[in-house]
Amino acid sequence: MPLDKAGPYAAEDADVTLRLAQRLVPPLQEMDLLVLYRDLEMPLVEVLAELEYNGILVDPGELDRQRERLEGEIERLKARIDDELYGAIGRTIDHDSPKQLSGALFAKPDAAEPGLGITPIKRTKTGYSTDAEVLTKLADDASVESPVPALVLEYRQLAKLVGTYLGSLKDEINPATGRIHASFNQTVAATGRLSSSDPNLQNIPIRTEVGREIRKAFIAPPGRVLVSADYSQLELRLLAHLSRDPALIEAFRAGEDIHSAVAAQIRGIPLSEVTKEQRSGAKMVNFGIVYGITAFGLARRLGVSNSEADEIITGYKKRFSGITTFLEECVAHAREHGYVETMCKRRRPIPDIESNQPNRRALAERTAINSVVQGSAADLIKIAMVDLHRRLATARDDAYDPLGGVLMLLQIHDELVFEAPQAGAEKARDVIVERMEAAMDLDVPLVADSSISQDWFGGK
DNA sequence: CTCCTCACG
DNA sequence: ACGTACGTGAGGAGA
Repeated sequence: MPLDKAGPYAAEDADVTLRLAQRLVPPLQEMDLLVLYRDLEMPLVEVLAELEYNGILVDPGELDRQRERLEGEIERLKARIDDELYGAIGRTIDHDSPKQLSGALFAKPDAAEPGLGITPIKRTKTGYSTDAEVLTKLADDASVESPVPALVLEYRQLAKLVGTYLGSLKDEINPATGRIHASFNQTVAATGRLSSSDPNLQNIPIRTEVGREIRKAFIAPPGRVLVSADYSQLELRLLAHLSRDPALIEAFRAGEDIHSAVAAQIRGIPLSEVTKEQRSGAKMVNFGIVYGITAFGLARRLGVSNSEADEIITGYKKRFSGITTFLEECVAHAREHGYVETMCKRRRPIPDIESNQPNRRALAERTAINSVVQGSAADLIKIAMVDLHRRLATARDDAYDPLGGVLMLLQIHDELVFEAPQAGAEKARDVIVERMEAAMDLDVPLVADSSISQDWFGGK
């Protein structure tokens, strides 16, 4: 039986895509209508309609069990926060109100609404910030006696998991299919990335242990498995290709760990002598380069001074002079044309590149850099998606085709998740990886890592 | 509705 | 002199 949204909406989306594409309204552009690849033509919107139609199977019992466990923890944390605050300032607060927390932490003890009198660390538009960075600093600061910052950090983490995921996802399960059929939007992100909504399946937790557990609720039906494949260092490989920087290209060709290789280069030491800390610093630099690095931003993340961060950046730019030239070219292109372009000619207007306000112009310059790299990565995985979708359609009912019975379920920017018959999963995985790695012919190898598992947790 | 916060790549 | 690493979506408070 057809799903409410997948049937009629698919045709409507295609029509909207066509009309918008003809007017070339950013962020939707010509390449979104037809992704041209070798002899193949396919509107990406058909692939997305397929993803939305397929959906991913979710175990509501698993969500419930995890929710109940965390709700117990949450109640205990709330009670401890209440106790601590009542003892220290004689009042309690709404645990979900940043404004009230700000008062409780930063107001003077003798104020009408008394607070702990802690010295604020950073401001928001409307007051003092209580975000995770601030609370972590307060929790680590020996001169702050109160356990409240640490408790709120823990409370916020669990409340986020219950509120946004464990409590809400169950309501998104379609009763007819037992699956969540999220939307994958083609016309939202300015860089050309997809986005996901209702619910967003591109931000399911993975970075913390307790959060990652949630992925155990995303499962394959009996006799089937989830196959996940993700590009290794996609944006940095594209940076190497686009910039033609010899050192970065050579590091990728040699199959080196790229963060360690960059650490060795900036410090002029052998790869074997790179420490964990040096690698992690280089990783921050690599991220920073793709985002449009600033000394301030790097300093904040590395916990070093502005001038030390500046020296690191200078060293990087000297060792990787091809990258430096490329970054300058991105900015120059934006100045000359008012927009930048990805590998597949997707344009993003950069109007603020001419701004007289230094901070706006600086943001425009970082945007120019990031849009080329992030947008080209989006181009690349879209090509892989169209290619794979065609193969899946051809193979659909062919039991002898490795992709027979395989469904594409999710795209998470550099990762694709499929559902496949358990029996042929390894062969299906091999074809998927092979096609993803062949999406574009770059000056560096394109590598996709993969996993096969009963649920989305078991993977990476 | 805006703001803040926080989940992901 | 100025505020800062890019791109998203969602939930709760507060207005």
